[in-house]
Amino acid sequence: MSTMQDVARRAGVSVSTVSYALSGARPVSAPTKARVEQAMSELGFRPNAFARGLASRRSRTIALIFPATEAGISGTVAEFVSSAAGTARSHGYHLVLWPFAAHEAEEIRDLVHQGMADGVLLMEVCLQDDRVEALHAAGVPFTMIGRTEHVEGLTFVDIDFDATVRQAVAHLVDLGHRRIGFLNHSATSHAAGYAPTLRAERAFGEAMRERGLEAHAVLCDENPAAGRRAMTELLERDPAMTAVLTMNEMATFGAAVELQARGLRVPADVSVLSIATSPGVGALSNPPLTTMHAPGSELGRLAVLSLIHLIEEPDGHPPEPSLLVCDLEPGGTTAPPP
Amino acid sequence: MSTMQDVARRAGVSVSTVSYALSGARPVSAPTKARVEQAMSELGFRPNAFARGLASRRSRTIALIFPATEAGISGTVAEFVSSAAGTARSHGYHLVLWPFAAHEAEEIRDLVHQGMADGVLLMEVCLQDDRVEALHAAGVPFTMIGRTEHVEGLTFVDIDFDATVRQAVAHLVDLGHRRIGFLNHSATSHAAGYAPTLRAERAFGEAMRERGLEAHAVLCDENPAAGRRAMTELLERDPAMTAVLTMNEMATFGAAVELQARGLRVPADVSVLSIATSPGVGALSNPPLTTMHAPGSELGRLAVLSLIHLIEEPDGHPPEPSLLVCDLEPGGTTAPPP
DNA sequence: TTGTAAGCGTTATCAG
DNA sequence: CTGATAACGCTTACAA
Repeated sequence: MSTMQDVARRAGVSVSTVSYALSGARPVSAPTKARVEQAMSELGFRPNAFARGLASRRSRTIALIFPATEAGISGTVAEFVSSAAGTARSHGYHLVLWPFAAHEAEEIRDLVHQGMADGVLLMEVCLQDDRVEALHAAGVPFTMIGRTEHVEGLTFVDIDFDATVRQAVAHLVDLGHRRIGFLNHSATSHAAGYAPTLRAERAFGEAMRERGLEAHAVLCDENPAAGRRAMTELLERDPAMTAVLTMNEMATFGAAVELQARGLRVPADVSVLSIATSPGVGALSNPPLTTMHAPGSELGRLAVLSLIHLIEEPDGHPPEPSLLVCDLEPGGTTAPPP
Repeated sequence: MSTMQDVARRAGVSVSTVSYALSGARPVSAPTKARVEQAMSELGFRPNAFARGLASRRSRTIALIFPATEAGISGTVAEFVSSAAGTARSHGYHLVLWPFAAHEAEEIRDLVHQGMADGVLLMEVCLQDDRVEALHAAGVPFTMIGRTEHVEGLTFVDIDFDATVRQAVAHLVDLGHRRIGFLNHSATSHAAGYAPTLRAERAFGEAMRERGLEAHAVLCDENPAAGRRAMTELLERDPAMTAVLTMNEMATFGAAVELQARGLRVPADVSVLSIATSPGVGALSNPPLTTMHAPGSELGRLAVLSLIHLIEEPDGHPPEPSLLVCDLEPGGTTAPPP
């Protein structure tokens, strides 16, 4: 591996000129620059990332804190990761994945202080989140994916659960439904203060109440068997229910099975609308699910852009938060009630 | 942020002693070590990763090259990533994700030469793979997830497609099936020389031929609609088919729909067995799919361990390759033929 | 427009 | 067992 020394020698200039030719931080005459570039390409020069990081005190790396669960990564998260990594790279950053449990805030701060990352993307944010406090207090630049209850002075990108749920309810009500159930994420996530669970629950209650409709909502673990049970519970709460809104991919399939087992046809007897859904999931059922697709890619892109802004203009005004609505992807599981 | 200088001063020792107390690379007396550790914790000292990397010429980082597609990340890959990141961390390494298209071998080599990673995990390996040649030629330590046609001198972990397909065929034949179809990955992947597609095809042909059975195999894009068409094609090739082996998650659901549409019951009329399947996917259908689960977590762990071996003992004998068989997870879609 | 040189915070090689 | 000190390869004032 050749160093800047080698390049400088070969181009007949000083190391600093090579450095400036590379970074553009001060003007370099065209002919000099050409000689330097020629020397660089002849030698196959690659600036050493550590030397650069040590001298500039910047790593050009962004860390994505993702929940270290055994459950794997949902399609939406995968989209997010892929898009974030691509965006980061196109802006000269690397994206590191740090698998951390929810409570390891100090570890995160330490790694940033070691210089391993210039900033952090924080996933799976809860309404009250220790990590947010810790990172904020430590002065670490970070963007939340999701958001805490109070967001003053914080940067985030998130799904607009309020608008998404409202649109979903509107879609069903427009079709003529009046008796609608909501199948949410798990009680565990609810108890942990996981923001999407709480926000969606709240939004569903409000949207229904505003229309003078009763809101039947149940929590449900993220698997099909739990989905069957939850569907049973919903039908016990209102046997005349004609539509179910779900925000729980795995459980949705179980709910469909339960409907089928009871001789209820989808969508002729009961409509199913799945919100905040990963790409491709709708196509897995027959008829294909009507879904509202979570904007994972867009969130990834926007999260990285705002974090880079935070890193590069620490004194500029903070980036605008982004709230994205899931968009309706028509499928075959919503129809007017019988 | 405090530095080793600060720690040394506070403990009344030299920087080198602090360094050795930390690394254990040379003996340090117990009392000295205690003083150093005390000073470190009092100051909240975190060794700077860049200074360390620059001086030691090691990054303690592993890069995972993953295919930059829009399709997202399958459950198996997610499992792999999560497990690899965890294993890496528990051995003092970081796991970086580098999204690269299949042809960008030079970029990968450059990044490694910049010092961004000590070694590389290469996913989605093809039978003939330029990246493998390039990395090998450049002397970059790497472990393949999957393997090329020739693997002499290379390190890999992979699914044992041969044994997995054989076990799958055996399972069906033991149930009494004689007319079995195989629904493989896409023609695109086949043309690209994607190893699992080719190996599974070959293994299926051999397993059937050995039993004197006819092997009907079709390629199929990774979506349910293509799955329906592929199922149609299989039934045209052999209308009396009683079992289908699939290695294409999305398409499997389409195939099931097509069977249903033709009035064929699963498993009473036709059995379905899905191999190399992501966790949780089986539960999405009703009855739940009988699957052979891809060992994503285990592959991630083994891949990281062998790469670390390669990095840390460059002259030791190369790590044993691992070939793992997918294990059968009984579901409700295989039964004796009618 | 270019060159000089002082760091950046470790590791590792000398001595002692 | 411990201490000095020269790298490591780059960035960035400060000079010219």
